[in-house]
Amino acid sequence: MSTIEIIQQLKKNDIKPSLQRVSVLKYVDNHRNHPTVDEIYNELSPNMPTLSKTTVYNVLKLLYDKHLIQMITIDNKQVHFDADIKHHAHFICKYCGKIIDLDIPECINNINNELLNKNQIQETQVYYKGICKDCLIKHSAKIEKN
Amino acid sequence: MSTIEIIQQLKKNDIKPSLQRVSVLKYVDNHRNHPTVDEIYNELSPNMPTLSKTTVYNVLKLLYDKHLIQMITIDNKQVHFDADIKHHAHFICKYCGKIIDLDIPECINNINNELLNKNQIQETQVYYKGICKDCLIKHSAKIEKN
DNA sequence: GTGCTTGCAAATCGTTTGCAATAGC
DNA sequence: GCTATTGCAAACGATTTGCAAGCAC
Repeated sequence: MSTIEIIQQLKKNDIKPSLQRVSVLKYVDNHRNHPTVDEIYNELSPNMPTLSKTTVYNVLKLLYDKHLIQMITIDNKQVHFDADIKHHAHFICKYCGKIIDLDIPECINNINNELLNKNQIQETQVYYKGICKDCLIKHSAKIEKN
Repeated sequence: MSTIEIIQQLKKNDIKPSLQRVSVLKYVDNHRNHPTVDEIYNELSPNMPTLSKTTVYNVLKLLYDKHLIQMITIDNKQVHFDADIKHHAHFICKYCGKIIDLDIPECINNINNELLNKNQIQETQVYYKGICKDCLIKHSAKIEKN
């Protein structure tokens, strides 16, 4: 999305389009590789010397609360973000940490479960963990051992 | 499971049944409320004064690596564990943090996705986030605002 | 006695918090 | 000027690491 569209997107969701907010959302929107706070901060920082990591945290939380981005907690080291908010699953490689998108099975929202009862679902995350094809080749010896 | 069965379970998976390992697995097996490292440590500690939290971490990692327990990362504050290793989904309440089990839709493993390619899935986690029925009542005013 | 296991203390590091400085209407 | 936003520095807290002591065969 262009800067103009990012600003419109923010306004539509009652978020004042400050320079920092526009920059963060634009970065996440243009980089669909599930960036982390650090990656976003490190990329934006050179062009915005006064930007603080706290602000990146604040903006991301705001965008998440307003449902403009997804928060991906597949990696227990750090949180990843995704501007693609349509339902889809994520696969993480246990070796290299790379996260890739997968289509989500349609049925995932068919929860006719008496346990769900009156509990209200707001968000669904599907995570697959395993070994990506590159690491399967590279680490085949080590993996055999397990 | 009884202590005897826990020991058999460990042996079957080539894990020496030390007192610490038996205690941790037994605790997780008998408490299906998705305990955290801290909960496990705090519960076992009184009866095992020399037990260290490091050991609890070590044992849980070992049990996870040997597929005796699930590691649940639905909560980005701390990791939860589950001795129920059959596929099922988890729901977490954003207000009280309670985690409940849900049946997993059968289809979740039907991933005929060209993106999956040659990547190897070892583990599947389905997480639902929302508001549990108790909190829906308690916090209805606050929730309305959003 | 050799190798595996345990446990203490310290370090690490992602994230949060308190609060002062700043910007926008 | 008042409120929302930003940003620095410090705190926090879950997890990891280094290493020495203990245990088992």
